[in-house]
Amino acid sequence: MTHAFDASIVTRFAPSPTGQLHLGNARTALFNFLAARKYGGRFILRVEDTDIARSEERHTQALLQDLRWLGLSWEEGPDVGGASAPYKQSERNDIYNEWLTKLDAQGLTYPCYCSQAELNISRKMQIAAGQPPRYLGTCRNLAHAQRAEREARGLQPTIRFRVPAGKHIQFDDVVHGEQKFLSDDIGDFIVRRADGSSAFFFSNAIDDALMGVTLVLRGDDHLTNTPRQLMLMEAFGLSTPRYGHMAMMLGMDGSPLSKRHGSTSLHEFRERGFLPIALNNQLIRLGHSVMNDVWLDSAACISEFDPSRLGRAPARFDEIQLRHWQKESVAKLSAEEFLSWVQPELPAELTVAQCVTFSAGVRNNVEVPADVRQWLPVVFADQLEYSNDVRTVIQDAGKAFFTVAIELLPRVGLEFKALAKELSIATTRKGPALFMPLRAAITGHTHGPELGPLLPMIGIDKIRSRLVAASALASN
RNA sequence: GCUCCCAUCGUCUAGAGGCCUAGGACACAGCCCUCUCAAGGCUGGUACGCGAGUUCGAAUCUCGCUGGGAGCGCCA
Repeated sequence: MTHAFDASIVTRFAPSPTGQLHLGNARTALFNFLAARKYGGRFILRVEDTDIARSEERHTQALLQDLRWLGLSWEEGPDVGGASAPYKQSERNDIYNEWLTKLDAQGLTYPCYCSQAELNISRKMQIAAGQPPRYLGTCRNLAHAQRAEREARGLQPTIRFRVPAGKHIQFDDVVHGEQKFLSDDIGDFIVRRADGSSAFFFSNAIDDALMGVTLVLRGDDHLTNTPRQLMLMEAFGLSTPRYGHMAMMLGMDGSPLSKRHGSTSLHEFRERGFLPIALNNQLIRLGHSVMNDVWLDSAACISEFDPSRLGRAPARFDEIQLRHWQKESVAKLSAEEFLSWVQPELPAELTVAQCVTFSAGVRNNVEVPADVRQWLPVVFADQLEYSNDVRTVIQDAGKAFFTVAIELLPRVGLEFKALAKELSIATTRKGPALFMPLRAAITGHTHGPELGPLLPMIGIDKIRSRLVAASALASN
């Protein structure tokens, strides 16, 4: 099998707006986007909102926003239009009906009057008998009179596709290679629901064909569905896309990623403060391998992506690994980018200069924007609250240590190296024994950003009063 | 039940018969560096699910088994 793609490549992502975008679907979207970009082709966004009951416009909007946030863009879609508009399936019913008529003209469809209750019973009986639960073809060969009788009873029929007998369906899957299925294993399936709306197999397949999609990367839960869609497209004489079925994304326990694993939607990670490029770096390594282990910028994600490097085995999503890419991504931010990233967490009353020095001082101790909150009191609070660790450190250091520091402060000033040196001489302390009590007294933490840049920000008055407070504590 | 898919360190993966006493990254442990945390450097441990076969030689090919997963919906 060869996967020679070029600038004629057209990929798509076709979510249904029934909720927040699942991380697994975000990966599917990303890969289709990357494939299109890599070869200089087009990427289409199509909203599959045929399930009127569960689809909501607000979900569609949120979906588009989250996708753009992730860094994706599309040449065609509901918000940007395109040659194959409309891109919401709820607005394409005329098109589906038109093609359904063509199918009907070939004698490949028939109305089915079976009720859902009847179908459920049939399914259960087949399973009980050890048979694959397939539609038995009850309505396949109804005579005109029989149909008329059912219509007269007011039954609203679904339309089923007449699956040909004894047909072999083959296709070359981009990730799994040659696939072969037998049509006899497939029951006649519904292409139009009783309410007149188009069913997934039908609308999804003909939209891909009509929109000129050449490569479909999707979850391998669709692998055994693909023959149905191929039969439809072949019945129309439409050209079919290549398919690549990717293994699903799992939680750490190996079961499908769900709520009990923690955050599962792209939006949740966005809200928690993860950077889009961090998600890109994590997702591109799940079910797809990149040749080097270094952090990739968005251009590198495109060049590193390769459909032939898609894996076949399911991958577990590990948030710990995402956090690694988050740290890398934060480190890559420029000072300006970092500041505007954390700005929403900073108090409005801070001056621009304060924001600049503060964000620069704490950035190595920030993984998500909300992390700046814990360092705010360190610089700006009038009084510090001590944890038990801090208390212990201060008490162990003893009152004399702080007395000396208080005496040195006015003379030496806020130059940290000089202060540390003088303090070291005066107390004969060095290393952690010198710095830890100082840090504890001045910041109220046993760990945190470097003290050097912190001192000028805190200011000499606050530092003095904090040293006095520590001294008082140590003398107790 | 039937059809299909999958199987390498804890996790993500490299590996397309000899380059593999299986490589990297994350995580973990230890050491170094260091005012702490982080970063960085070094070191360490742990993996080819099992069994047959093909072959001079198998993580890689074949078959079986086991274990996971998906589909068989008027959900997509």
